Amino acid sequence: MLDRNEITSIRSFNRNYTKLLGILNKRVLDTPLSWTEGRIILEIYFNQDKTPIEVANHLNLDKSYTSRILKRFEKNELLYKSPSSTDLRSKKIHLTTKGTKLAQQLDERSDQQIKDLLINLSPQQQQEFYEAVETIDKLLFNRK
Amino acid sequence: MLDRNEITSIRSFNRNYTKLLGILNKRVLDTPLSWTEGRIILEIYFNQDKTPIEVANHLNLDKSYTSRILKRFEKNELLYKSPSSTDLRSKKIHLTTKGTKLAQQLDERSDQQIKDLLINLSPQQQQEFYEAVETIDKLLFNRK
DNA sequence: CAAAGTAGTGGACAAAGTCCACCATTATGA
DNA sequence: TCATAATGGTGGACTTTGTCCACTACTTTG
Repeated sequence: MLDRNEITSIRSFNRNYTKLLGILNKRVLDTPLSWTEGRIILEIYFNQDKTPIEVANHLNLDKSYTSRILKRFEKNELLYKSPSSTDLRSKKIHLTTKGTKLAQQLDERSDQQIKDLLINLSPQQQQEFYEAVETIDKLLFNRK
Repeated sequence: MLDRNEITSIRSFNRNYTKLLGILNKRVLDTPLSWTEGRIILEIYFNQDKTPIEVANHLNLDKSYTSRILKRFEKNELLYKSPSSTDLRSKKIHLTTKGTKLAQQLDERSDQQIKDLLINLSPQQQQEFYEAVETIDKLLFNRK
């Protein structure tokens, strides 16, 4: 078991990382999108043809909230909806060319953001960072 | 330099950890406090006699926002302010007994929260987690 | 086929935070 | 030393982000 000091260190790390993620996530990268809006665009980008409900569920968002954001995106011509062939209640979401471009931008800049974060570290340190991230990811979120 | 896949993994980790911290930080531990309110209470708890501005700066909060929260705390008798002896504009903040108790509760439960998070890991895994956290903390936030 | 459930939307509201203006006081520099 | 700028603290007005509820249209289930 971890002792009190170690727990304190973890809490300190969590505060630091909360702050960092807050900055990273905040106003996302010169785009006019908020963090959640960005997630939605990327979700659709990487997985065309999703329905609003699927998007909401996968990103853990309120369906009403999601609906409003999608509507805004539609108005801004980032996406359009087509009726589902099998369920008349449901719709499929597709990015427009404009939406796709924005998604790509967002994706690239998110990568760049990580690179910028690590820019002052040596290649060895970057590797060390990466491995530590993988360790935590595996331990807490049991990926692969 | 890290390659594209590694960057992608880091971004995935960041999303996961954002979500985790969101849950940890959200409704803080049976107390009636929000995350920010909790931070303010703990900030004062660990560092009595701070001024509102110092609290705001240290936690990166708007001073107006901070002022309002402090006022609420004062009304709820969690703290009181005394005039600074050297600067008539300024005030020092002190927790009341009630405020101190709440801070202690918060502190304990924050520790407990971390323990709960790691409860399913073996002692070795917990140690591994701790070391990974320390690694990242050192690399990104250069603590000692 | 009746009843229950689901996709999607909108209204009303709340929480959290930002931005601006202001007063009182303090610090600065010509 | 005095005008000017800067700072601590507060409040009003507003925005952003999100929650909760209710409702319609359709679909699924027993």
